[in-house]
Amino acid sequence: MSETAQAPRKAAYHHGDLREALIAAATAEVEARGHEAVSLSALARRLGVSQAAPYRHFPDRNALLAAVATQAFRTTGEVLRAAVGARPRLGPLAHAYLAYGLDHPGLYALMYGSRLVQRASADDALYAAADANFDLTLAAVDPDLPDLTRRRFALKFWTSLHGIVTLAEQGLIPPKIRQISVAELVDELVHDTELAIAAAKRAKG
Amino acid sequence: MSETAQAPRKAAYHHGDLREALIAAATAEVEARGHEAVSLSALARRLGVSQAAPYRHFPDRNALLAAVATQAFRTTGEVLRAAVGARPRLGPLAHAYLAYGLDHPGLYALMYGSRLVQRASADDALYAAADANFDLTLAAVDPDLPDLTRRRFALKFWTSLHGIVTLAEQGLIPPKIRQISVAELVDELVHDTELAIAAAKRAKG
DNA sequence: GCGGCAATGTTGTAGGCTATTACATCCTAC
DNA sequence: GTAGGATGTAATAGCCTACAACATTGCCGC
Repeated sequence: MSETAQAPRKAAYHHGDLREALIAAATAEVEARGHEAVSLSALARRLGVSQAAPYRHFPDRNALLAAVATQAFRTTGEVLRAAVGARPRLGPLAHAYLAYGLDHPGLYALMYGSRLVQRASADDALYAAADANFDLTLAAVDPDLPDLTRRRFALKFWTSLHGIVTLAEQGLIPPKIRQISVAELVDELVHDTELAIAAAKRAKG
Repeated sequence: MSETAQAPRKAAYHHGDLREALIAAATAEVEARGHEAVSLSALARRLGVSQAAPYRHFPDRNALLAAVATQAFRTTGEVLRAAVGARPRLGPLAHAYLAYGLDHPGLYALMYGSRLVQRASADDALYAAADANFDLTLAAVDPDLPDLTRRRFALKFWTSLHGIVTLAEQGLIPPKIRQISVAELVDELVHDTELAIAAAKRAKG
């Protein structure tokens, strides 16, 4: 009993598992047209249930989007972990992050662009899922550094990477400089960060 | 005649200048509740005109938001120029940028978070206004550097700064590291960038 | 095995929003 | 001083969220 993970076959009432179906359909819509385009009515129609049915599983539209975001944060973590293996390094992590972000602009915008996380004081799962991924970056920074220094480097690295991803996604890397590819930009970020870390180690270590 | 700037008294038809009034009211709403909350109906009510009136001045809701964003890009530019003076340096520019972003989260999200700019292939004014502000960052990077190197530094600097602003705004700087203030983070970014520029100058100059 | 409860789903509806169409009014140019 | 374009209104279609009242169905205790 209680087979830890793998709890999908929760029950098969009228629909089957409307809750999960809604999350899946909403995720698809977010990827295809962005989170602003998600409509509970349209999802209900597509799934062959009445327009009120979704409200049996989510108190409102934002709650469904929060569930989509929570899952997206977890998926992102899994993808990154798979890409960097047991002993993460900044380069592979950064390029995997960039690739994932550019491949999933809708989900990325939902996670970091909508103010869902900010508003979801109630939703611990969402917040935890969002926070957990920072540990990956942390793991990719030299563990010999003093703890605070290490966190500082990880934070600087992640915020910069995030800036690159969001601006690239929106086509806002200024035209005058498009000759520099986004991947190249990430390479430089990795290089600069590694240099700075090496310098910090020499100074303190 | 044609008193260059200061062209508000365009005409006083029925309302007075509904177009500008709409932009102003929409800007206020964006600042107060975010661009998702802007409703043409509500704005019309607040301004005492019929719900159809706004459509005489903007083809649709997005067009109004684009006008708000265009103006916001210009205002941002003015604020930054005023803060850094004739000969901009990275530090003051970065802190002014951070302060403006944190003070105007709604407008910042409209400018860089909504996909308005991306979609507005037609709206040259919006695109130009968005692009123009990059020149400020460029001006703050040592002009002795080769042109491409200079642009590269400016771009790296700006994307990083943007990442810090957006994540800070959403409360997404991970809790485990909140002890590091956002301003301090910007200081480090400035410092690192200046060091890297100095190194580049030694190597090439 | 069965009765009742809780979970799930439906119908109907109130109210808000975008956007369009047909009509009204008003300024401006000629 | 009048024609026409610019601006505003009324009415409406169609979509959406969210709620309430009612219907169905699976499960749990007995």
